[in-house]
Amino acid sequence: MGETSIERGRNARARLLTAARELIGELGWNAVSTRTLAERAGVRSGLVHYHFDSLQALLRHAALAEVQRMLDGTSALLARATSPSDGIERMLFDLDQYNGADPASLLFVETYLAATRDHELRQGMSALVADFRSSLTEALTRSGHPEPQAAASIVMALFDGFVLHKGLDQGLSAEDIAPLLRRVTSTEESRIPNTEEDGEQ
Amino acid sequence: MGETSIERGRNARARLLTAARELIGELGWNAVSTRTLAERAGVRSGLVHYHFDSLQALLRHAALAEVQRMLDGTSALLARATSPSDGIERMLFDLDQYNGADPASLLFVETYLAATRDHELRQGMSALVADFRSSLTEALTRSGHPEPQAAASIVMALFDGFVLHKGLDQGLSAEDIAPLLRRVTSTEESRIPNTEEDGEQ
DNA sequence: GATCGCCTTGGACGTTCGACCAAATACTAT
DNA sequence: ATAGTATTTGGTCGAACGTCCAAGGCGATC
Repeated sequence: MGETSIERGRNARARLLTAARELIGELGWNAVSTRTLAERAGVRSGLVHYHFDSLQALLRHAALAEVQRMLDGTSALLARATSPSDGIERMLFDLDQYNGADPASLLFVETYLAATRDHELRQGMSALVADFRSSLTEALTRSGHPEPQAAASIVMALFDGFVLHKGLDQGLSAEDIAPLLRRVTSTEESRIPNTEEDGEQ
Repeated sequence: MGETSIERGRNARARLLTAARELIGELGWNAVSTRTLAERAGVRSGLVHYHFDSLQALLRHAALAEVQRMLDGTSALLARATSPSDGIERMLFDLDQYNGADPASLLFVETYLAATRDHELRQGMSALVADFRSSLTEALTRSGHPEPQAAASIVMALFDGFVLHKGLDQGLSAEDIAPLLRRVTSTEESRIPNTEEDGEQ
């Protein structure tokens, strides 16, 4: 019942999204055009505005879907872990899959930046990041971490910053940040006494 | 001796660089055009290619100068510190000056990304980052840190990642990552025994 | 006051951009 | 076959883009 035609449409739409996912990382968010997008997807440029309201809407959709895919994958990794330290090792192994210069890594950072200038994208990203933070916080809570919320924020910032630096210095390896990560996520409280005021936030 | 004319030239050039510094953060690296640049600087667009070889060359120059200014400022901060923990507190205070959405923060990340696609910019950024890493490593060595090199890499990644996240969640404060930072940069070795293989890299 | 050199102007060039649309095509249901 | 619906095409539109350049301005030097 009208499926072959619709299926072709779905297929073209999917190819456009795949092309966007690749090109955002390769060229940068603002350098992706309707024409390069169509060429990569193997369709004519007019199709872009048939399947999507605008070029920005296409990029938003593709970027959010890919970020969700990556974060969900890492969440699943954590859920599958047999112990806290096992979860850390899995995340470190996962982190080394991104070399900081591949389309996936760059798409992540590009989306962060684009979100600061696109209200709708910002809301979508905030929601995804908040979800992941919850997963991570929950995992840390389960393992009895004294400050799961703070530790989750730190781990996420460290991971993203690490990917950023890796794009510049390919020599970096996840093993470089491993010692610290194991310390942060450990359940033992080995706090250093503060030298100044404390408690604000 | 022919200075008024030359001074005017220097002034126009400086205003172009200032405009570039602002606009890279406001609009994004790829969205800065010769015409918006000239308008912000209060000159005509033809001047861009008199003072610079190309638009990219202008952006490169402006970005590298600003990144150097920021990193040198932080290096000076460290050098002025009276003790290791004092240095950390100074860096934390400095970090809270950037809210993650201001032109300075965004220029930093934009330059990271642009460097992955521009060979000359990449070399310049690598040099600046390496210099700063040296300053930080030296400071950590002076304070007797057992692993100054690894700690420096971690602190830098954490700082940059923190700025990235702050652009999305304005609620974050430098105090959120302070406990960890104090731990990492402390001279005490409170290592957690590794659960898996160790020693590589 | 003529000459020189640097700085600046204003406009032109070819290209590419996002968006839009009428016509053509492909498939389904009657 | 026919009508109806969804997808695709190919092209146009005005605007903005980077780059370039001949001409003009303007203070310093002779």
